Amino acid sequence: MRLSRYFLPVLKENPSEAQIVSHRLMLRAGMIRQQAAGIYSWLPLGYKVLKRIEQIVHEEQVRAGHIPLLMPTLQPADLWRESGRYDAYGAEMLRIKDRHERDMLYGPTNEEMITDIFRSHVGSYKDLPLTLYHIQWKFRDEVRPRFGVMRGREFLMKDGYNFDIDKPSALHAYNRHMVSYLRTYERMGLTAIPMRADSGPIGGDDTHEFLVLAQTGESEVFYDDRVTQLKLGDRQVDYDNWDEVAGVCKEFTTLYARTDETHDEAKFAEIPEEHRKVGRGIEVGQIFFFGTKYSEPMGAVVVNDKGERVPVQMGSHGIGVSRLLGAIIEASHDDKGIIWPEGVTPFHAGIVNLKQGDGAADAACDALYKALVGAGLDPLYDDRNERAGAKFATMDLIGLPWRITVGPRGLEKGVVELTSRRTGESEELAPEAAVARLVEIYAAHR
RNA sequence: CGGGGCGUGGCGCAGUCUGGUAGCGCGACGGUUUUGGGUACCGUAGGUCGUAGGUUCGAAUCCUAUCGCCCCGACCA
Repeated sequence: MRLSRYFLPVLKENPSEAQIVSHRLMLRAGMIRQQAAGIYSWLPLGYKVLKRIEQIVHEEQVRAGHIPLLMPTLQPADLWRESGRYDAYGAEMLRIKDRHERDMLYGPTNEEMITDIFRSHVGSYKDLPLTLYHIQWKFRDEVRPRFGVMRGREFLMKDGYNFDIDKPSALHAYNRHMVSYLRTYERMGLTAIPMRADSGPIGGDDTHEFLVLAQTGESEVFYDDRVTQLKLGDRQVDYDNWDEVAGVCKEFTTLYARTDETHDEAKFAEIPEEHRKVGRGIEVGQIFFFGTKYSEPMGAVVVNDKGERVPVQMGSHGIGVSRLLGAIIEASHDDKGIIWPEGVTPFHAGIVNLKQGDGAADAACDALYKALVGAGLDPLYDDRNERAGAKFATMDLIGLPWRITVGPRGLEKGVVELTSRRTGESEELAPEAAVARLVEIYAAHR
């Protein structure tokens, strides 16, 4: 994309409504525009990152054997009356009447609807196990939305639901989700720690939240800091191997890590002092096992291999897709702007032409741009007729992890400059070599 | 929902106390200049001062109502 043809309304000054860094930077980088409290338009740059994050979530869900579908945002109230949550949910649920005076609601989550789909089409243990998920907009009418997309009223969420014939199988589904979530967050450049959590209004016996450590987190967290060193890395986990999956979960959940809701001071005190940490975290996902909480009242029954009718065992699993943008920025920025991890960056690299209108510089940038596109990368070429400083400031603000600087001075020596946004380190190299380096870097993030 | 604050060009703000018909910086646009970290200068456009009602010769300014947004708390992905 050429910046002169793009829509990137960056702001030089901080909008007064934004208090925390991710909100400020998203507004300044022209990623979002607030339309009402907790409701945002996603401008091109923000939309691009949102889509990249969504894509990673999809890929990792499919890899774990989960099946995508799409349920509507508006739901009939009757389904929620069946589960008893229509009255239980409270004012956070946005209730609407259609023209026939029927009670509708903008879904805050989809347990009832997925259970309805399941019960009308699945009746036998032979169809299990089954995990269905979707990525859809939700609405929770928060009393006080804040922190930009981190605590919006409308938000994009991946929610998945597993259906299993018995508890051991359902617990494997729980574990499988945990591993797939760990992979998902790692690909986004995040360290998200699974922490035992309270079940909240969704209900259930077993639940973990995934928290990204950040000063601005909404939850206080207590942990052994060795958990932050745990990585899945290149490990290929066989999602059908119950023991292997359970083993990974054990590895990631054995060290103490809890939110204030489940904090146990005695156990915390057993951690060696140099590893005992208290901090704050942003919740970016949660997994629940809840057994027959919905299947029983809603009659989601399957016949098992003995011919008995039993309520199906369920769990639900969520990733806050839109809030992840905020969480990533909170975890990855400096005083100049955002620093996107390679896995989610809106553009792979920025090209800065230091002297727009200079024949050699223009030609070199054009060639570089074509070469990057030809190599399957997605560059942003700042071809505006601006001073170098303005171009650098824009690039730093929007946080592309790599920048190629092209100017007459370097071109005389046959080199361009490749700069890491994260470290600020630059190296001079031939344009073809810069392309090759970027190809290599991004090959590691596929 | 309790407490606090704010609504004035795209963004940040002054003007409100002490009514006299709207201003500054940034940005945008046009030009000159400049060109390796938000260049300098000149010029132009853009605002029924959140909305409605009231007081007044006259309201951004005073009064009433209302809407919206932000912050702290309680709540939450």
